[in-house]
Amino acid sequence: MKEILQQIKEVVVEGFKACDYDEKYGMVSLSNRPDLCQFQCNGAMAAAKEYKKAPIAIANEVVEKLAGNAMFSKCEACPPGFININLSDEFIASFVSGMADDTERFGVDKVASPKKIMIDYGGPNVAKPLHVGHLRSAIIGESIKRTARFMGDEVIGDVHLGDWGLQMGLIITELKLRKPELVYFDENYDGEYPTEAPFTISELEEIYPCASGKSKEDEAYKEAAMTATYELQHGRKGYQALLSHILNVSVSDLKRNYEKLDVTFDLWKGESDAQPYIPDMVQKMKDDGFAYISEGALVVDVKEDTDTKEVPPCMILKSDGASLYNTTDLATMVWRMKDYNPDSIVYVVDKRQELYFTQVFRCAKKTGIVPESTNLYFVGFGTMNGKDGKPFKTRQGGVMRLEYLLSEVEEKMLEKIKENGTMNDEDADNTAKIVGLSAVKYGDLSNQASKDYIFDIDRFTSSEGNTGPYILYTIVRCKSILAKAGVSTSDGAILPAHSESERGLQLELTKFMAALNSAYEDMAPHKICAYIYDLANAFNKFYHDTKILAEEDEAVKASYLKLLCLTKDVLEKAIDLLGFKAPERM
RNA sequence: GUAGGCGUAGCGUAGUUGGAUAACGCAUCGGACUCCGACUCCGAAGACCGCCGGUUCGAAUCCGGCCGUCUACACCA
Repeated sequence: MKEILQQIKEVVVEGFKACDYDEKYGMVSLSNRPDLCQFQCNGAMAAAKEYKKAPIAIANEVVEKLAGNAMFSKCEACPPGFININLSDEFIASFVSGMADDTERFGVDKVASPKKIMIDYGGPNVAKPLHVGHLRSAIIGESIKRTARFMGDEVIGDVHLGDWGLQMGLIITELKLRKPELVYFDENYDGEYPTEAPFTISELEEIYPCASGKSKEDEAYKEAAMTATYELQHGRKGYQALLSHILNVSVSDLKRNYEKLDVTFDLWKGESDAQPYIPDMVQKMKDDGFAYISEGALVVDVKEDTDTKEVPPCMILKSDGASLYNTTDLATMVWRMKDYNPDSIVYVVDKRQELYFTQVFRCAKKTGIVPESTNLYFVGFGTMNGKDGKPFKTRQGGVMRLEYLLSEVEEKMLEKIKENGTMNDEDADNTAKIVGLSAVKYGDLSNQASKDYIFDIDRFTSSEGNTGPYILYTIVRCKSILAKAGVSTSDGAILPAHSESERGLQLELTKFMAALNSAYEDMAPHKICAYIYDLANAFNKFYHDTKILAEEDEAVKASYLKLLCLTKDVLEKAIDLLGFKAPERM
């Protein structure tokens, strides 16, 4: 369906053209004075300059041409030159009916030319548990992915595991110390390696910090780890077998944790997958004359004339010839282009890495790893802070594991359910999980991604105010009424509004596609949150002063139910795009 | 030091392609309803939109300067 704002604009543009004014002045926007009108056009004031006329005179002329259009119930000029517009109830109702009849997309068209997008979010390290630092990337990335997919793009999510580098050498070294008898350490061993991993996930999680700690104090230990890393990376069989055990054990644990967050990836590639592409890539950069030695390291200049700040060169190889993060990220682009050839690659990463990604992006474009036609986007997000405004920590001051954070929130929700409800324990548990996740995700996504925000568990889990539970509560309320009415979907049309609050609700529903489009274009999930909060409010006003089930006129009641159904469906679609769902009951 | 982000009621946040009276929530106070599920609704109070200046019919929004704060600034990822 054509967006409602677009439809209005087309009519208003005709008005401007009919008076011989440029059509660019026919821009229509949502009213910022809802008490005066629903939509407004400010073009007359802008046009006043060009045509050297009083703005109000222009507005009056245009309004005269628009008079009598069945789409409007009001269209008037207001000093100094606003054109205020209200839609007729019939038009709104027919538009909303059209949305309701499209039970899959609610009138939202797919984009005209779908793109292939790779989105890189997650970035967990193997052998290390997910912590709160991984939360935002996962939540924001998942929502951007779902939204783009709904809009018709082909989206490939890649977790981009941190599975390369010294950390693996550390684990191997520590393991060798503890279990030197394992065949993996026997260089003369020539047979098959066991399929069973010689450790569990919890052992692994304990081994890494232990090894990391030792390496900081013990030079020899660190040396051993670096040697192990080197040997691993240069094909030592036993170590590679260990690496795949570490990967298997760790990845299945990571999957379990991401599942709790309702976050799924299409690809579980890691830094190690990029390594084979490095030698050729580096050689080509040298051959093409982009890479040169500076202070011993191999670098590519990425300065541009328009820079207002110093942009250091992008380092490709360290002075000892070893590769580094940049190298891996660039090589990752190599296989992404080779295997998938996406139209754009989106990185959902902590905003502190912005300069680093500027360097990498420029280097990729300059050296031709990524063609001009492929867009590279950096979606930087801010820090999640505690109530004190400083980065979120446990009470002990350490980094909080994601699992613990989630269960703390779930517990909080469970308390509330037990206080009020008559649910059995199992249902209560499940509901607490669902509602708890909504609290965490909505709390995060309702802020602009690029800003820091304060994680306030009491506020996020409250069912009042702009929170996930409030949205869910509204959905559950809709479901409950529909269940009592014994309908899930209803035929017939939505009638023109019978009250101020119903008009408000219908009007709010018409804004769905505009909200989605703008969230999609800006990769800004918080715009979806803002929209559904407004929608939930509009619904609750309607709910408060309308007796739906007691309505005696059957046609009106059917219309109410259909409106209710649409509201519920739109809300559920929206939260699905945000990455959570509603329970049947709360 | 250089560059960038941020600064909006007590608190947490929208709004930043310039538009009418700066929006919302929490907390506070006062009502309505207590009926379709932890509620919902209506209202009050609360803001020199960090400060100063500029651009214009009009600035939270654009420009310049200052203050505060966070962050980044080549061999860590």
